[in-house]
This record gives sequence, C-alpha cells and structure tokens, in this order.
Amino acid sequence: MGVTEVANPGVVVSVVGPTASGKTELAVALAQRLGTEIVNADARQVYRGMAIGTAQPTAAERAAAPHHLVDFLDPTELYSAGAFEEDAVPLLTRLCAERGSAILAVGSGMYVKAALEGLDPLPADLDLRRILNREVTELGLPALVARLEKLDPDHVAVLDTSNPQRVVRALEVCLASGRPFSSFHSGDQKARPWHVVSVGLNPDREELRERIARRTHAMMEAGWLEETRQLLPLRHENALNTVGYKELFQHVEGTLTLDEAVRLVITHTRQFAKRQMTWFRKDSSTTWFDCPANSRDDALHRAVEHVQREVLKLQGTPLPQPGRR
RNA sequence: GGUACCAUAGCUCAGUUGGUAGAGCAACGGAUUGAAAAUCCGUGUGUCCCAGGUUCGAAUCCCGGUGGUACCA
Repeated sequence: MGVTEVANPGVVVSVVGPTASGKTELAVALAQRLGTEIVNADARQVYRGMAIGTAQPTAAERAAAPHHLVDFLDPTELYSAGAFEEDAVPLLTRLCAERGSAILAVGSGMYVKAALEGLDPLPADLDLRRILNREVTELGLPALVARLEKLDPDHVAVLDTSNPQRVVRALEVCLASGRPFSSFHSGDQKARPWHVVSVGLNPDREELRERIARRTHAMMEAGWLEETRQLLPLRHENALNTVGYKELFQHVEGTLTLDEAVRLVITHTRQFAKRQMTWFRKDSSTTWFDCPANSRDDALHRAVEHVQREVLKLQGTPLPQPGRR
C-alpha cells in the first residue's frame, strides 16, 4: 500500500469517549450523514453472547448503520490489538475506497492505535506466555525481570517492571524470536491510505457518574444477570475478565449480594471510564465536544457538522507523510 | 433510668508503656507495542466527637457532656 499512490484518499473518523458517553449514538449519526459504515474498536464488544454487559449497539442501531467487528467472536477466543489491526485495516481501507469515509467507534485506546498507527510485527507465543505466567506465581516477578535484564537491558530500563503482563510479554518476544524486545521497535507509524479526523465526547464528570449508574441499572433490567449466568462456564476466559461480569459472577456464586455486586459494577465502570479518558486525552488532534445533560442533542449535532466539514475538506487531498509514534 | 463498650480520612478500621497519626477501599493523576473493559504506577490538608483537667507534651490518662451499640431494669 503505497503512501503517495492513493489517488483519492478517504477519511477515517475516529469517535472517542468514555463508556456510556453516547459514542454509539454519535457514530450512527455520522455513518448516516456520511453514507458509510461503522467499525467497532472495543475489545469486549467483539464477543458473542455479551451483548448486554458490553453495551453493544442495539438491533435498531445496527439496522440504522452497518457495524463491523461486533458480536463475531466466541468468548473462548483470545483476541488482541494485533488481531484487531489485521481485521480493521482492510475494512477501513475498503470503506474509504468505496464510501469515501469510515467510522471507527472507539472504546479501547490500544486498538485505535493499532489500527491507525500500526504495531511493529512482534511475534506471539501463547504457550510460552502460559509458561511464563506460571513462573510469575512460582518464582516471583523479580526472577523474570532479572531474566529479561540479561536478554534486553534497554527495555528493562524503560519498562514498568512491577507490571507482570508487560514483563511476561517482553520475555515472550525475546525468547520466541531470539532478539531483544526493544529491537522490534521501529518508532514509525505505518502508512495508511486515509486521513484521520478524531472527535471526542466529553461528558461532565458528575453527569457521567450518573449516566453510568443509570445505564447499569437499565442493563440489569434488560437481563444482564441472565446473560451472565449463561456465561458462567466461561468465567475464566479472558473475554470474561471484564468489568461487570466479574462482579456478577461473584453474586451468582454467592460471595456478593446483588446490591453489593451492582454497586461494585458501577464503581468499576467509572474507574474504567477514567482510564479511557486518560488514554484519549493524550491525542491532541481530537476535537472535544462537551455534552451536558441539558444540551446533549445539540452537542451531537455540532459534532456531526464539524466532522462533515472536516471530511469534505480532507477528501481527495494528498496524504501527509506518516510520522513518528 | 443503670452498667459496659465504642466515637480517628468520603467508607471500614489500625494506632504498641503519653512524643500532634496510617492501612484497605473510594477519590484524584498517570502509564500503555498482540491479555488493554486487561495490567500496573503515583497522590493523604484528618477540628483523632465536644468542653475542661493532669502533663514539658494528650488520639492515648482523668472528669463532664453529646451520639451510637449491647446488656440489665
């Protein structure tokens, strides 16, 4: 895919915002306005059987605008940012070519980064990862850090050595490839045949707290507990290591009352929303739209108008050279 | 009404023989290269219930109040 050879580059519209901010609504409005389709970039909405708990787009929303990469994987499958890159890039490329634009509905910062900037081609070895994870519990994390220090001292210098997932992953790459993890880091963004417009929904903190509580109760009324019971046999799958299900499993197993579980779900969802915002705030190219309760529709409308203007401006103009990450 | 126990951070509670306080959770900030709704890191300005007393010095000891809990009436 040549950088300068794209005759008529389209625009990927990245829609970011914390959970329960109304991203889906905005994404659908944008898809309709631009006559295109939506690619989901949420690490948990990809799974089947988790429609209520992950707040997947509803049947009505999916009828209003086609959604991709939603509700298509068995929860026993391990998905990843790398797999998402492989799935999303061809979809976005095709939509940009055929429709002139595509909507990326973002829940997971890591996934957007993979789609828009690309990941370096690192190896993955799940068997090795399993062994290393066992070693973390048996030998302790410092033992693995010491081992990594020998294989890739440069990376240890910048790595969060108290984060077991990062340490294990770095060791996994070193051992699987015979090369230092850090030697794979090119620092380059991959060339993509599209422009990017990024818009964000920024609900007032207090407003978001209330929306999350309200939505959680609505999800319970919609049958979330029943959905959770169906998934109980899969509770150790990574797909179910997910805000909400974790707490409801505890209730189903009798260690939490329903009230306690729901309260924890709300708290943990708020914490998740905060982590999302920490990620999204970093991208200075995002145009933010405050959306207070009393003028939400107005905010959504202004966001749609803004995006349409930007898309028209960018469509057909040459792509910039890819930058550094 | 009597007796005993309790009152410390937003919440649940530690606080050793008196030297003006600290854990967990919450909250807030941050990191993020194939687990990312994951995982990890950082941040405590508190009338130590109120008033008096003892003491160089009181969250800690004494007295009185207030509130709570339990038991006895």
